Order: sequence, then structure tokens, then C-alpha cells
Amino acid sequence: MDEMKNITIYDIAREAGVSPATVSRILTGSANVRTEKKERVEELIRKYQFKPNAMARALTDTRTHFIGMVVADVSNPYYHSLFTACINAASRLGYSLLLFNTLSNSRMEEQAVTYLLEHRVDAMIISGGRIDLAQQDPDFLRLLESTARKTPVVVAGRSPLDMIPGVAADHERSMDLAIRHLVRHGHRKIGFVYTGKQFYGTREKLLRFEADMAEAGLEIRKEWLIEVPGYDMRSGSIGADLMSDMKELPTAMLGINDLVSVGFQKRLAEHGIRVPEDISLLSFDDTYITSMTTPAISSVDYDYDQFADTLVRTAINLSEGGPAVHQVLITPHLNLKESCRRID
Amino acid sequence: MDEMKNITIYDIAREAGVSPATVSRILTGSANVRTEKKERVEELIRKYQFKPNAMARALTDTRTHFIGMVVADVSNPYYHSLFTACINAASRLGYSLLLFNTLSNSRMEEQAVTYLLEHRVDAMIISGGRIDLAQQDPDFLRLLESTARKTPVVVAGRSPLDMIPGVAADHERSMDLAIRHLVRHGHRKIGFVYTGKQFYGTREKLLRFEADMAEAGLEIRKEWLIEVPGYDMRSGSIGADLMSDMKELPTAMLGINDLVSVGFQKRLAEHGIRVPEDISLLSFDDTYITSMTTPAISSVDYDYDQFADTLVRTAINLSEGGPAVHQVLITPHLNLKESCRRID
DNA sequence: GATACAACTGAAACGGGTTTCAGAGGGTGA
DNA sequence: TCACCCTCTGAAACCCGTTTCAGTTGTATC
Repeated sequence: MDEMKNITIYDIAREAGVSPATVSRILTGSANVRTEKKERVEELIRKYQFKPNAMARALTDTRTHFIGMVVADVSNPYYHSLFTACINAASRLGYSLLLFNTLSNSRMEEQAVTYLLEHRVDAMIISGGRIDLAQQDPDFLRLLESTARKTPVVVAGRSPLDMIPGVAADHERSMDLAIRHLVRHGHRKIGFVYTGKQFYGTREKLLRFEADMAEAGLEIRKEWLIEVPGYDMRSGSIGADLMSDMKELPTAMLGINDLVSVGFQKRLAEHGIRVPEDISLLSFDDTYITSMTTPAISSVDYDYDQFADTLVRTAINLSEGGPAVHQVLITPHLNLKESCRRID
Repeated sequence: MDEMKNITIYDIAREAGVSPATVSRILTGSANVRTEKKERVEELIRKYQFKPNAMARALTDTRTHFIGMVVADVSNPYYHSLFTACINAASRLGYSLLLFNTLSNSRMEEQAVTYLLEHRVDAMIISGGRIDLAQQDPDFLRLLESTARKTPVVVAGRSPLDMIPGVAADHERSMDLAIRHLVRHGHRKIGFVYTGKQFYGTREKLLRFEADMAEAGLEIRKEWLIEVPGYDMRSGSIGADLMSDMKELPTAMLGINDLVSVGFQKRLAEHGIRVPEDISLLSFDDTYITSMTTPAISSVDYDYDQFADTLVRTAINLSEGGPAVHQVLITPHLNLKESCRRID
């Protein structure tokens, strides 16, 4: 079907009666070429729809203009929002993203990193999976460290190593925003559905939750601190089931992330508990799914475009030998929708 | 920070006292090498964590093991489900996906295709954007045709050209499933929120809707055929607003896709129209967002894993010179949830 | 010990670009 | 007219692997 072999600058050069070097100069614009020859060559390029082989280019350039991205779960709305924004940011800057899905599996994490190193990506962005663990896995640290020695690595999250920059959501300010909002709107009975403390983000939010509650002079009711197994909708349902048995409900609940909050709210409805009439709900991450529910869920937002832009720029800077900032925090904003109400 | 230059097979060869060819043979396993030398080389590979340069490899291999994918909108749940499944399918088969987001912009479509050709992807998958138009844009056809002459192209959707295979959802059977289900459950007053007929999928569904309704002996009420501007949630809201003014409601509505259905249902609720008590709702595409609403929306599902697998396999087959199937249709399934009820 | 093979191995070419280096041609000022 | 400089240009080297081709070495057979 397509048996014609790929044409090369040599073919163009021969037909135009110039040297391959001249064709290359025209392609890259790296030096002046007499207009007459230039036009002859450009004509041929158009005629054959010649496209220079990017692999061959990458061989000499030392830059591939690839950025690798390793993500725990591409189908999760949080990562989806993040890498979607990264694709756009990279594309604006003339880079393309090589995306890997590890499903939080260590073997796949290693495979992805190996693949990216082999492809000489200019830098890589790693998010989720073992990065998020509060207790760092030494094997993983070794992998990160040896990778970073070859290729710049940026972590989307808290960086576990001095040599690696991290760009993370500011969990503490997020919690401050959430609690302050609820307190200002009259809430004094506040609960929290969260996942296991093995996750760094959860641990940080939980500690701050306790601090903020204390500062506001509010009591924390053990019963309203609900630990669920994961970051998914099902975990939210589990939380709601526990809640339905309680004698007294809090007036407001926090959900550790949007998927949990959505599952939580949906199951609450099935138990006849209405949001926000019976209970206000405030979530974290503000992915697009929060505007799909009824009521839409108020959530703490991280401005994914800015988040991604910071990630990608940090990665590119580093790959150009620029200075490394150790940890950047993304400022959160409260995106109020319909799931919180004022208590009188 | 990382000033050590990349090591190559030449470095390894020198230190091991063998030729680069031998190192290459060990790397690829393409020929036997005396055990003693092999061990010496492998030891050095481990010591330096040597990773062969994939770009250099691709230069001789003629295969890059890249598949390009051009998508209209990566943040849309439909494309998200599709390319997520493609990433996984490609990864299982030893390929990686180069993903491009065109935002349905023709210039970006062309840029993406150019980029992919330059990178000598083994094949590319194109979905959304101008592909979906019923009235094909001749410029786009030319682009497709000249691309396909160089690199195998598979269309996720209806193929507009004989030379290009397409893998598409079977819109007609989807509509059959939907109508049959509603009719069996006693519905006789059925409406449809859909987007402009310039889109192929919409046109196909609409024609089949009319045929199916006629076959079931049901009358189509003009008022209940609601044309909205796009495939997004806002369009769904617009549809619901129109509906709220009607004297008589249908007992069931179809939504052209999940985003429209979600927006539709959400706004209906704001108008005090309940799903499924007042009106049943059935959607198309069955992306994950349909299980996030209350009630969860029943939707016609395309089994994205199978869809993606077919796409990726077709692409790879083609790139290996395999035979081309012109058009494959993906069989739909009805995924019943909570948004439809029986009418007595 | 000679012969026939099989198993290994290295030199060199190749893939498709970019870049360096040196030379050629043209223009300028003295 | 000569010296000098600037602009173009091609040959060749390079990037880093793979593959072909032509040995070389080792082993089994007679």
C-alpha cells in the first residue's frame, strides 16, 4: 500500500543539486542559504511532503522535546485534570508528553521510568503511586535518585528527596480555607471522611484539620472522623453508610477528594440524608465531576492549568540546566457551588 | 548536576574489551555470545545502569513502537475513556501512545499529524474533530489521504475514505437497544435531546430514532425533539429549560451523549422535574460520569476496552502490512442504572 | 591429523539528520 | 590591483545503535 520508502534530505539534496548540509540548513534555518537554492529546495520539500525524521534529529540534538509523565491512574479525575493540563502546557512550549499509566504498580512504575530513560526524554514528571506514601519506600527512593542523576525529575506532590523538586497542592492552606469557610457560616459540628494515613496528603490534611478545629475552639467528635479504604466512590459510599447509623449528624462534612465526596453524597441521598439541607459537604481537588452532581459539590480547587504550567516549566528549566527550586506549593482556592449552606 | 554524558555501547564495549557489535547482540539477544563475555558486559550494563538510546534504535529498526493518537478534546469523558483504554491496550502490546489534543481546531489537527509523521509513528489513530462531520471537509480529506499514504491511519469513527479503516460505535444498534428497552417498559411518549445534524453520529442516531419509532407504531412529537448546540453539559441545561415550559412531558427522553444527559438531568431537577419519577432518561456512551449522578443514568455502553483494543490492533496490523478491514462496528450494550422506570 | 561445520566475533556500513571545518566566490577599501 | 572580510557551500565527522559480511576459533567426524 505504502511501499515508497521514506525520502530523506539526501534525496532532496540530490534532486536539488545541493549538499545534504544545505538542505539541513534550510530546514533548521540555522544559516543563510542563497535564495535561489532555498526556493528550489523548498519546492521539492513541498512536492514530496518531506518531513525530517525526528528520531535522527534527536540523535544529535541531545534534546528530544519529549517530557515523560508517570501517573498512577489516568482514569482518575484528579490525574486526568492534571495530565490534561500538562499536555496542553507542554504543547504550548513545543514539547510533547509521553504518558504512562502505572495503576500504582511498582513494576509498572519501574518499566515506565526505564522506557522514558531509554527514550531520552528531556525531563520527567512523576505523580501518584509510591510518591504519595508518607512512609517512603526505600526501593522507590533509590529508583528516583538514580533516575534523577540521569534525567531531571519533577514530582507532582511532595518531593521525598533534596535533589528533586516537587510541585504540590498546599494541603494545609486547603484545609484552612475549608474550615474557615465552614466556621464563618456557622458550622460547629464538623466531620471528615478520609483515607488511610499512609498517604501523605491525607496525613497532612488530617493534622491540619485537628489544628484548625482546635484553633476555632471546636471539639472533634471521633465518630465523625471516618476512615475509609481508598480514594474512590465506593469508599465514599462506605462512609455514608457509617454515617446513616449515627444518632447525631454533624452539620458539615469534609471529603478527602472528589470521588469520595461524590460517592458519599450519592449514598447519603439513598439514606434520605440531603445535601446541603441536612448536612453540608465540602470536598478537595475540585475536579470537573463536582459540577455534575446535584447539588454540585463545593470543593477546594488547585487551578490545574497553573499547577501543570509550573510542573512543565520546572521540568523544562531543569532540563536546560536551570536552578532547582526544592518545593513549590500551589495556592488553593475555594470553589463554592451548591453543597454548603449557612447554619443559623 | 548531571554532567556525566550518556554512556553508549561503545563505552561498554571498550571497558569490556569487546566490539560494539557484540554489546548490541547481547542487548537485543539477536545472536549467541560466549557466556564469559556476555557476563562481563552485563555486569558493566548493570554497573552503569546503561540504557540503550531508543532514538538510535528507531533509526535502524524502521519501527518506533509509537502509536500516535489525535483526539478532539482530552478532557471530554468520552475521549478520555477511549484514549485511556488505548494507552492500556498499546502498553500491553509493547507500544506507547503519543497523544495530541486538537480542541477541534483544524490548525492543531494538522500540527499534530505533522508531528506524528516526523516522529515516524508506526500508525496513528484519529478521532473526533472534523472526522465526525457528516459533510466531509475536502481539505481534511486531502490531509487524511496524504497522511495515510505514508503511515497507516485508523479512524475512531466512521471512515470517510476507502483507503482508511474505521472503528466506530454502532449508532444504529445503539438506538435500537434504547428504543426497544423503553417500549418494552411501557413508554410511548419518547423524546430526544440531540446536537446539530452536522455531526455524523447524531444524524445516524436521529434517522434510526425515526425509523424505530415508526416501527414501534409510535408518534414523534416535534416538540420533544430538542436540538441543542453542542455535546456539553450546558447544552443539556438548555434542553431542560426548553422542556420545563412544555404543557405535556414525554415519559422518556434520550440524551445524545452523557455530558448532555448529565446537564439535562441536573437542570430538570432544578425545575422540579424528577428522574425517573416524572421522566425516564436514557443516554449514549456510558462513560464513568453516568454513575456519579443521582440517579445514576442508564446509558448505552461501547465497552471501551474492546473498542480501544480493536483500534490499537487494527493500527498495529496495518503497520505490519496486514490486510485492511474497511469498517468495524463496536457492538453496544445497554447498561441499566437508575434513570429509567417502567410505565404502567 | 585433516576436513567440515558450527559458533563467535569484529570491522565497516548504514539509518537520517546536524555541525564543524575549510575552501570558494564576491565585495570593499586602500 | 591587492589584501581582507563576509557570505555560502560541500565534505566529512558525528550522534548511537543494528546488521551484514567476512573471517577466526573451536569442535565433531573420519
